[in-house]
Amino acid sequence: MGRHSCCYKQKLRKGLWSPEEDEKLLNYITNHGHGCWSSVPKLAGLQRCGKSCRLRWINYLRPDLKRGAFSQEEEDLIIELHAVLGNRWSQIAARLPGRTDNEIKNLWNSCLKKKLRQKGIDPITNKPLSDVVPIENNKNKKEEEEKPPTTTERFEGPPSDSVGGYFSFNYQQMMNNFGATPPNATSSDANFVANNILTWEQEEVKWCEYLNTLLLNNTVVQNHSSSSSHSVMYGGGGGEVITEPETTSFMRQDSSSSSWHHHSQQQPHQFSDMYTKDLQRFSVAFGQSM
DNA sequence: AATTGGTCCAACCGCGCGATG
DNA sequence: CCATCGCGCGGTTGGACCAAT
Repeated sequence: MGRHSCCYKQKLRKGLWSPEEDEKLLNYITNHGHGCWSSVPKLAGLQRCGKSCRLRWINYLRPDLKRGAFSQEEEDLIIELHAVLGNRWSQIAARLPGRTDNEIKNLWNSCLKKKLRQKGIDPITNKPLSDVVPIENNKNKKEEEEKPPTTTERFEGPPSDSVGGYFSFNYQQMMNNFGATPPNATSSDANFVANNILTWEQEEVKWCEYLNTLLLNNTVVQNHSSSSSHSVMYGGGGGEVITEPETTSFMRQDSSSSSWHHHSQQQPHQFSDMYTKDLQRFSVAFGQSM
């Protein structure tokens, strides 16, 4: 179950993609859309499995990809989103236009984890390292390190502690980044979460909708702001070079056959559902501790 | 110059889930 | 209801690159 039948076929190329392969795939999808991925390699004249083609397209060839180093703002946003979402890379990527889940995952594992540790923050729990029980002698250390935190774990700890509760700071930072304050927030201090959690429980549904709107707006703002400084160029190997403004590409809604459009349209709903679940657990966690 | 060790990233793998027959 | 297919996701790996020795 779940395994591609094409994976069993022989004579399929693996490993790094050549420029010629990229060009074939790019030309095919540009002209026809990907349709059914399993048929793409055959139709495009590639000795690859459909899965490999899909991955190459999503992670490298998509015209709306933003190439190059992550900005400080993007890194901050990833850290903040990871505090809320955990290792849901696709959900995080959905909030960062032009970035892939793979890219973000790699950045997190190679760079952001270290940065957080250097700042004295445990990247798993988002709490200060001093608060994390030493696990040197714990035989389950590896498990502990690698186990993604549950939402309640991420949210646990005294929310009113502006020093010890990284999340409370983090959340405030996130809301600042979103350019808005929550419905009932009257102050901007780090006690916001503790002061408002009961209200949140009462207005959970509305709050989820509100958050979703915020996030959507944030995405649009990011798209808009990035459009002035970025355009995506692809082609290569002497082939034609196509430039397309990112915003145009990302926001375009008229292509039913393009996966990234389809994906971007699906995300808000998924994100809302997921957020609803997280917030429910969030409320329960604080409800029990208060 | 050769070797070693660490880092980073592209790509692969395995699994879960929804759609379909 | 069940089996199969196709897609998407997160975890893992292999190898290129670079700095230190």
